[in-house]
Amino acid sequence: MEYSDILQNISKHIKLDEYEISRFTSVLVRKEFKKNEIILKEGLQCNVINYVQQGALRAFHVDQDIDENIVMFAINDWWITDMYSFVTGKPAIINIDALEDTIVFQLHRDDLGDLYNSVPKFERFFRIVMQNAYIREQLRVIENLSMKAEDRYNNFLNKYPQFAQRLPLKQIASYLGITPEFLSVLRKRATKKIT
Amino acid sequence: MEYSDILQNISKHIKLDEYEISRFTSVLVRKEFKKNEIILKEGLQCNVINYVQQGALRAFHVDQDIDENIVMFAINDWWITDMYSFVTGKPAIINIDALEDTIVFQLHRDDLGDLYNSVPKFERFFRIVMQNAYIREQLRVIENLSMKAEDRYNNFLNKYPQFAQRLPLKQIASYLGITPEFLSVLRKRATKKIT
DNA sequence: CGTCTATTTGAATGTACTCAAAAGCGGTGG
DNA sequence: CCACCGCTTTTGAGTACATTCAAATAGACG
Repeated sequence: MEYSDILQNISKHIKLDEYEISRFTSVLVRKEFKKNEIILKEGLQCNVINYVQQGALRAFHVDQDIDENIVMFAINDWWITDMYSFVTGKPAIINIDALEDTIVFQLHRDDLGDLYNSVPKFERFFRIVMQNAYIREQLRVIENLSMKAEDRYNNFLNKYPQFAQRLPLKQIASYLGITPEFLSVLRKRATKKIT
Repeated sequence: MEYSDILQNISKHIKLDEYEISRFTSVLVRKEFKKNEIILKEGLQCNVINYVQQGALRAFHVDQDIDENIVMFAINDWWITDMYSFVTGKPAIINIDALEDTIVFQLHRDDLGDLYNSVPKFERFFRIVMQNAYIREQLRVIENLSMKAEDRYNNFLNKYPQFAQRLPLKQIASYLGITPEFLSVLRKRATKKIT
């Protein structure tokens, strides 16, 4: 059954009985997006959390100079949303679109609110999800502050090999906060060092 | 009573009855630190979450070049810990020390675990704390990627005026990921623009 | 007052960006 | 199956942002 991945994801942190499972899956909304399709547009309200069943999404922010800065990638078995907008109800500050054809399960803000009350275990689950997200972002801040672009790139390759294989150089550069031209230079240097 | 600040902090998100309050306060450990005293040392296990009752703390990471990179500040009414170490039990990757004489209330990992089970509302409370921390760090990543040092500095002044007044330039530079020399230059430019 | 640290200033340098142009690659239609 | 189009990646020259190092000045604290 198609819910098995998301249920397994949840079972890493909490145990649900049959009733709780049905309650949870009943509020999930399955959606398909084609490559390049937009899931969330900056300025609109973000009312869902997305669980990626299959495919690849990216969240990015557009600055004044029209540069795109990638906030995060999300492939199979990742959760992604504009947490700021989702939590506050204010306009989204990031865009989310599909890097590949993608299937997601969406959890609506209101449904999640109900879920917290009817199945409090979900408070624990999302506490842990948030905890991990916080830790991840804090590490990224430290890396951005303390490492040069070349080291950040190598670190990225080690940390997310599954992304590195799958994503075009341009996207990785944007995630690292450097230009594609410069990443191309770094990559060339790296091959020289190996040979 | 000295617990009034921390209880008010908690009451922003959950309502506790008398029994739950006493249960909570009974596990708090009050500690005082002198200016420059070390609260957490990199490499050691971090077993507590700190609520700052009074004073100012800083969390920083030391890179290979012995540069200090400030991860966060925490003044009155802030929570601070090495969440990575606290959650995983692995050695801390950051240091925490006191920028001023400081009073904190510490919540031990085991006590928090018990609290989650005996008073599940705390799952909600810390879910929200983690959510906010995640959002904050994600915004910081975006800012670090998309803004020049000068804009990051102005942004910092707007966002945390209470820090800006209280903290030496050197510390702010470290938080922004630039050298104190360069921040000094930026500041000089700013005064010229105003006059 | 003296000592220690923080801040300022300036010159030389390094890291990463901009702009422009060429080369590579994938998909589409004839 | 090939030719063309659009997008990604590479390459290089010139430039901007930020660092390093060194030295002078200013502040804080005992």
